[in-house]
Amino acid sequence: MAKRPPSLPDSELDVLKVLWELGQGTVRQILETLKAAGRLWSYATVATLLDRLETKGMVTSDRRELAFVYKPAITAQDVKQRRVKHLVDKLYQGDPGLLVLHLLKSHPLETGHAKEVRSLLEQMTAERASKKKAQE
Amino acid sequence: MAKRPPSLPDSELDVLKVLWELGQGTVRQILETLKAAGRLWSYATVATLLDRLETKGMVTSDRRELAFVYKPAITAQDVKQRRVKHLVDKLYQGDPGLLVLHLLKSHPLETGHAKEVRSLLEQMTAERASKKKAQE
DNA sequence: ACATTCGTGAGACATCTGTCTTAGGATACT
DNA sequence: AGTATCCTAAGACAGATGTCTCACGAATGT
Repeated sequence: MAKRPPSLPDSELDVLKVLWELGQGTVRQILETLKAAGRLWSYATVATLLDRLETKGMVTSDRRELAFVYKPAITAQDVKQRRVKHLVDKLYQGDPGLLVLHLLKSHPLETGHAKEVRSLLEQMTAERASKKKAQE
Repeated sequence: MAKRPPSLPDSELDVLKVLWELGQGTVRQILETLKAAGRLWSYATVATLLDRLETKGMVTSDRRELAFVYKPAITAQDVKQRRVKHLVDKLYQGDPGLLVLHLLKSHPLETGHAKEVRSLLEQMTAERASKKKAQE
């Protein structure tokens, strides 16, 4: 079995992102939001993209009103997960650690993030320690 | 002005990766390497991919021998840079720090990497401090 | 010299992406 | 009622991607 996960091209992702942001929306609302963000597409383009997304099961539509109301059917988390995994598999031997290192080397962290990273590290070390202890 | 960088689809990237690994290679050598890695393409497919890569200036070919010898014309670093930037722009508001956080939260680091990360962090803090001092 | 093998060149072709046009029904405006 | 407006349906269409077939010259084996 193992059906390959449906693809999610960048243009469709742009539409999906608006839906995540708004929670839901009609073609026109999405179109306007995108326009405000500098993405100037025709109404039909947005409609097509939504249609394709729905076919893939990534959004659902409520068709009771004249203008259909679309809602996201997958989360941003899911998409991030997928995209990151793909990148890591393709260019970092499947090892997320290598990507982390690459990122830290080329972009210094803001202070806030640095602090957060530090605490995550501590947490990891703690867990590792307790796991080891549990095994004895 | 502002020519968009040529695209680099996944299939072409697979070929390029072999070239980075081998340093250079003929169609057949690349084909064999890919086959060993489970990528079973026809000879023609690999040739086409190399051709497309050359058109985009991402590989060069030495045509003196019967079988052309191809070499990469861009580095893995470049490609990683591009792909990571795209991902960060698309899904992390252009802030690499957010991606780092995502990665650390979903995948604990191996011990070796953790150590390295810690030292990178220290280094960053040090630099920040010296910069601040310099400004006074 | 002849068949076999290996290589490139040219291009086919289905599918996916990005984008839009047009037709015709429903709604709203006057 | 007549017209302007908004919506979906249907599909067009060029360019990108993934993959391969075929033709034909060069090298090799016998």
